[in-house]
This record gives sequence, structure tokens and C-alpha cells, in this order.
Amino acid sequence: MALKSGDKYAAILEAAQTVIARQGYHSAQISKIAAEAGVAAGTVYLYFKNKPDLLVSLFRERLGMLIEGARTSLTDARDAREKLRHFISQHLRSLAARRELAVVTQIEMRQADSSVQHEISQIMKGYFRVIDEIIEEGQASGLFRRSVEPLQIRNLVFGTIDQTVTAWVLSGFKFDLEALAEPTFALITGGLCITSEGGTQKHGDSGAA
Amino acid sequence: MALKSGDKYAAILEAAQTVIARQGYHSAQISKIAAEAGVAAGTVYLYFKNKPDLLVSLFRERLGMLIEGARTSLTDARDAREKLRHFISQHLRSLAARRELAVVTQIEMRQADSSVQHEISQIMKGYFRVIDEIIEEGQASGLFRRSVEPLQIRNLVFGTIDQTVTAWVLSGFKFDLEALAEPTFALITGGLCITSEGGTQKHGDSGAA
Amino acid sequence: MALKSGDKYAAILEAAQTVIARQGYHSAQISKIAAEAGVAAGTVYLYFKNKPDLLVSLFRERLGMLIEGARTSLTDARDAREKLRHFISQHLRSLAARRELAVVTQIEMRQADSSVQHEISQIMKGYFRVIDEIIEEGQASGLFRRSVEPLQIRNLVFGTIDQTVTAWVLSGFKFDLEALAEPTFALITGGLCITSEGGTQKHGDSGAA
Amino acid sequence: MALKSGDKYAAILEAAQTVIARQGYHSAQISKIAAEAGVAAGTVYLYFKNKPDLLVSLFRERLGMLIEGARTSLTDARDAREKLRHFISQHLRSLAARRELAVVTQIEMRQADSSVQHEISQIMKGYFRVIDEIIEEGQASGLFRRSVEPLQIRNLVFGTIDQTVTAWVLSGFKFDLEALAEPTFALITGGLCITSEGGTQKHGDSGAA
DNA sequence: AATGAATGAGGATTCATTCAT
DNA sequence: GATGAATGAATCCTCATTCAT
Repeated sequence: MALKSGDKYAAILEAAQTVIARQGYHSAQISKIAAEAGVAAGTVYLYFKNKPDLLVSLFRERLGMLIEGARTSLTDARDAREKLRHFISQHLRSLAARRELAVVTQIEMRQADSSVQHEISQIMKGYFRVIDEIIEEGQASGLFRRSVEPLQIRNLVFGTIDQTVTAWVLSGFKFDLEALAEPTFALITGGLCITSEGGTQKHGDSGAA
Repeated sequence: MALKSGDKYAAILEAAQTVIARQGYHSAQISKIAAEAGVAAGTVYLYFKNKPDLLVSLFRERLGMLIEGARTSLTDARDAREKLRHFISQHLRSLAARRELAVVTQIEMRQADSSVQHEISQIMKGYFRVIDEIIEEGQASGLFRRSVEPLQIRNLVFGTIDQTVTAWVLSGFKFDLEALAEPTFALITGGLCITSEGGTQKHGDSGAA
Repeated sequence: MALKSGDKYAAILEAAQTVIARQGYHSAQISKIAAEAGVAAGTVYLYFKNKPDLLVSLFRERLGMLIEGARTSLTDARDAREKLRHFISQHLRSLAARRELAVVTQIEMRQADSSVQHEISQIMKGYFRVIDEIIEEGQASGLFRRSVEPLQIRNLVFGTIDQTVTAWVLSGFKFDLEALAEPTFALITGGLCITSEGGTQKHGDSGAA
Repeated sequence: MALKSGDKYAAILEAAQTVIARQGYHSAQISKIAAEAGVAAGTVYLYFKNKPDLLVSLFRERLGMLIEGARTSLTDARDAREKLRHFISQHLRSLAARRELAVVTQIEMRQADSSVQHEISQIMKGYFRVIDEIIEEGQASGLFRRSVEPLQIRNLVFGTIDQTVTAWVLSGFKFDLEALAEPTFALITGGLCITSEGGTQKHGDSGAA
């Protein structure tokens, strides 16, 4: 077995993504994926242990790519605030350029059963780590408010961009996802409220953690 | 068929929620749900057209309850900002008090196939409407920044609280969900950044949309 | 589920025996057995846990019948020697009258995989017990030689009749199986050799356990 | 193809025996056998037509060895009775010294499908011939009773030793197989019953065939 | 209305065998 | 002669749904 080395490994992953995006998670039989990849069904099992392994591998490979892109985008940002801006921008740009992948990650893969979901959760931790590092730096440098738990900040950041991409996919890609990067960044960092006493910013911060 | 009038209708929905929460979406067979409800499997089909109909009905009924609770919580709020505070608080409190339901909505139901997901999306619109009304009022009254599209504000609000509840469920209910209401509200309204020029608050607003 | 009570349980067992005897163990798919029984394939699983369970149940039911027949045949035998005669006779007569069953037990079921074989071995113990009781009585009463371990006597008795039935099946039922009862009994009890000092009969017996 | 001449032919047969004994018949894939033999899977097909051919060849080769050993052991026996004694002794000794082979012949190979079984039956004829010759000589010389068909005597002799070896294997080699040779011989030749009228020895012989 | 026995469609996976190198 | 990557046929089992009672 050409352990991941052959082009067939990548071809099968690509075929899986295509078939899942096109036909939906529950219609993505191994036979269809194999046909899309131009190999026999049995060949899939030379490269993947079983179907869950194929799906998890697909997710891992693609998320790895996103993580790498995210980390790269952070290198030339001067502070946590800029890093967050780049991170959001990079996330939306990456998926805007990969509609098929967006359908798979936002919609179809979420239908996977619990065992696959559990693996996916583990893989997601790598992505969360990138966010968490930005948050930590931001709080340490005093740019980000310390009155809120880092985990809850992560929920804000990830929840918002995740929901944004999902809405974009469900809309049928009807709006410009990349263009949402800057407003979303402004919203997250500056807050929804305009007033000087926006949020409980002043008193909240002085009193807590 | 006693159109939804019998107590069996409610009993079957309750049983569905219990079984799905306990065994997971993919192990929630009609036969188990019927047994939990104390009826025969065939009886389920006297009250529901088919399994997707049962699942969608469950989601609709429960979300209707959440919407009602949300709307009620808004009545004595004096402005959009307070309404948002109440909304977030009510959302987290409702699910904190219904762990079984939280498991079902945040984890298990998301494994449903695309047809059910589509119905659920439609039902969610009713919940989004509550959020959207608050946003509209907030922007109209000048409390919420107008430089960001209402839809994107909704993504921020809903994405954040949805991700928060999901994280709570996945953690095994290890933290106090309700207690997150105020910090989350502060974060959303006041923004992540501390500095007076937090976000692009000042200039961003004057320049955009 | 009509736990074994319905006639379908028996019908499926009978169909399994027929299909296995006709098509061979490895061609006996559940679908064929179900068709032979006049039920849908899924119905088989209302009565049996899985395919191995069906096969083991068939063997258990049929061997139970043989054991019952064997025990019944022993009731009016006055001593162990007569019991052995009846046992051999009954064994050969039972299978001579059930060619389909003979094919299944002697040829086809032996192709079952190890898990089924292990279950079958357990079931066989009930049949061996009948033989062992005869042997014990025979040795206790002094009719059977005590110089040979009971287990080895069982190997002689069972090995001989088992091989006899197998040879009969493989021959295509070309000879009268029942007619072999008496000569086989004579051979087993009286020994192959004619001479008075046949075997180590005299000295062997006086010396050993 | 070096028709059976290469050492790979023997190596593959040996590997097949080892793998079947270790993993069981149904887990003995060609790929595993090839790996055990230190060759590629495709190489097996340079020496054997297909898998059944490999299995049959293994059986033929090993049984040929047993037959040769049996015939050799008979050379210095002075009469049929002694030949039978040597035969039984040789059979048990051969397998006692080859546990791997015993597992294969007594347990695993019997799971082979009908086509292989049929071939094996043919091969067994060579072994039966050795037994039959002893029986013929014994009956001709008056040592063995003539009242029982030679075939049935063969069933007695072979059935008993076959069952004995099988019981030994199933017990996990828990007893001394070789030590059973003499008691088994005594049992077969002298008969199970002690009394002077043991079996139907006297009258049976004068009356029949 | 209620029952629950019966139905039957649908798909992942293994492994003997081939053949280009 | 030797390799081993690729092939693709073949089958058990689950469970939503029906319908005779």
C-alpha cells in the first residue's frame, strides 16, 4: 500500500468531498465515491480502513489546510487585534474559495454519527487552539477584555464565523462571504452597541477576573 | 386521528426527546420511542405521518416553547439593549433547565438528514425573527451600530449563544450556563476590545452602509 | 415476537435444513432460506438473532430430537449391553429416516466457522452424555471392560457410528443404513478378532482400573 | 513454473499449514499464507492453480506422508492382527508428533467447502486402502470375523481413531495420544464386552456372510 | 383507536485472482 | 520467475412502514 503517498489517496479524498457536497452525506456511498475517483470500490480500502476513517481523514486533511492557512496569515500581524482580524478574514476567504468544502463542513459532515463526530471534535481542537492563542495574547497584552473567560470569547469568535459561513451556504452562496470579514471583525471587537458605555465595558472590566 | 388533541401526541414527542437524548439520534428507532411512550409502534403513525414528521414536530413544538419564552421575556424590557440582554439570558436559562432538550437540539438533531434539516431551517426562522426584531429596533433607535448588516448581527448573536450551549453540552454540563448570560451580553454589546477606539467603532460607523 | 411458539419458527428451521441439504452450507443464504419458508428475509430476524443463531438452533433442535429418541429407546433395555444395542440401532434408524438431516449433520454443518462449531460442540455434549451413561453402567455392572478409559470407549462407539453415517451419506445412500445396526453392535461389543484370546481381553482386564 | 521442484512449493504448503493451524481455516487468506512463506501473494499462483488447489495439495502431500509411514510400519508385522496394531499405533504416533497437522486435518480442513471436501474424500481413499488391505488379509486368514462387511470394519477402525485424534485436539492436547494406541487396539480387536459370549461372536459368525 | 407481526430495500466490506512491470 | 496494486462480486442485517385484526 502506498501509504498516503500515491495520488489515489488524494483523489479519493477529493472524490469524497465532491460526492458528499453533490449528493449529501447520507447518499455518499463508497461505490459512488470510488466511481468519482475513477477506482474500484475495493481500492478505497487499500487507502482507508473503513468509511468512517475516510470521512475523518477528509475532515482532518481539509481542516489541517485551514489551520495552516490561518497560522500563516497571523505571521505578519503586529498584535492580537490584528491577528484576530487576519484570522477572521482568512477563515471566510478560505471557505469562500471552496464552496464544495463549505457545504461538507457546515452542512453534510454534521450528519455523521457520533463516533465520527467525536473524532471531528478532537480535530477541531487544533483549530480552537489557534483562536485560543490569539485570545490569550490579547488578554495578556491588555487589548482584549479580561472580564470574560477565554472560552467564552472563543465561543463568540468561532460561533459567529461558523454561523456566518453556514448562513452563506444555506443561502445558496447568495452573498459575498469575504466582504463580511471586516464588519464581522468590527462587530466582535467593537461591540454591537454604539454608546460610550457600550456593553458593561467600564464597570464590568474593573470588577471581574 | 385526534389531531394533536390526545395526550398520546405529547407523550410520543416527549418519548422521542428522551430516547434521542439517551441513546442518540441514530439509535432512536420508532419502536424504542413507541415503547418509551407506552404505545405500539404502529400507533406512532396515527399521530405522525412518518419519522421525519415526528422529528420535525418535536423540534417545532420545543422551539415554539422557546420562542414563546423569549417573547415573554422581552415584554418588560425598556429598549433594544435590554431586550437583547433578556433574550440571551432567557435562551441560556431555558436550555440550562432542559438538558435533555439541549442535547437533542445542539447535538443529536443535527445528525438528521438533509430533508429534516431543511424543515428545521424553516422553523428556525421563527426564532431568528425574534432576534431580527430586536436588532431592527436597536438600529432604528440608534443603540446598535448601523454599519453592520442586520443579518450579520444576527449571526453574531445567534452564533455565539448557539456555540455556547453546544460547548456546555459537550462539556457534560460542567459549567454554569446561566451564569454566562451577563458576560456574553457584555461581550456582544461592548465588544472584545477594551480600548476606546475598540473595533472600528467610531470611524467604521460613519464610513459604512 | 412469538417466541418459538409460532409455526414460523419451525418452518424456518425446516427450510434451513432443506436449503442446506440441497444447496450446501456455503450457498445457504438467509434470503434462500426465507424464500423456502415462505417468509420475507427480515422475518427470519424476528425469530433468530442472526445467521449463526439460526444454524445453531437448527442443530440444537434436531439433536435434541435425536437425544430424546435415544433416551426413549433405552427405557425397556434390561442392561447396558442391550442399551448400547438399542442406542446404535436408534441412531442409525433415526438418520436413515432423515436423509436431509443426515446430509446437514454429517457433511454441511461441519463447514460452519469456529464460533458455530464451538456451540455445536457444546450441544454434542448432551448426546455424549447418553453414551457415557451407558458406558458407566456397563463398566459398573461388569459387562464392559474396565481396562479402557470410558472416554476412549465413547470414541469407539461414537466414532464408529458417526463414520458409518457419513460413509452412507457420501455413498449417496447406496446401502441400507439401518441394517448395519446389528453387525456394528456385534463388532463393537464382540471385537474384530475371532480367537478366544481376541484383543488383550483376559489379562488386560484383570490388570487395569 | 518449476513443477513442484522449487523449495517455494514446499514452503507455501508449510506456510499454509502453519497459518491454518494458527488462525483457523476462515482466516487463512492467501495473502497471509504468502507472507508466512516469505513470498508475494501473486507468487502463490505460480505454484498453485487457485486456493482450493493449494488446500487440496497440502492435504494430499501430508496424507501421502501418513500413508507412507503407515505402510512402512506394516512391513515387519507377521499377521493382520499385528498389522492393525501397528497401523493404529503409527496413526496416533504420527499425529501426536505433528500437532499443527492434527489441527488442520481434524478441525480446520473440515470447514472447507464441498468441492474441496470432495477432493479430500478422493485422497482419503488411499488411506482407506491401507486399512482395507489389512482387513482383507485378516478376514482371509481367519483372524478377523467375516460376519461383518469389510467396509463396516473400516468404519469401525477409522471412525475410532479419527474420533480419538479429534477429541485429543479439541481437548487442547491434554492427554497422551500415543498411549491410547494399545487400549484402542484391544478394544477394537477384543470388543467392548467381557463375557465369553461377548457380542454375538459365536453364533453371529457362523450364521452370516 | 390500537396493535405488532411482517415486510424488503439498501450498502459496507473482504479477499481470491489478475497482470503490468 | 516475482511482485503487489487493483479489481469487483457477493451477502447479512436493520428498521421505517403497513395492514389485518
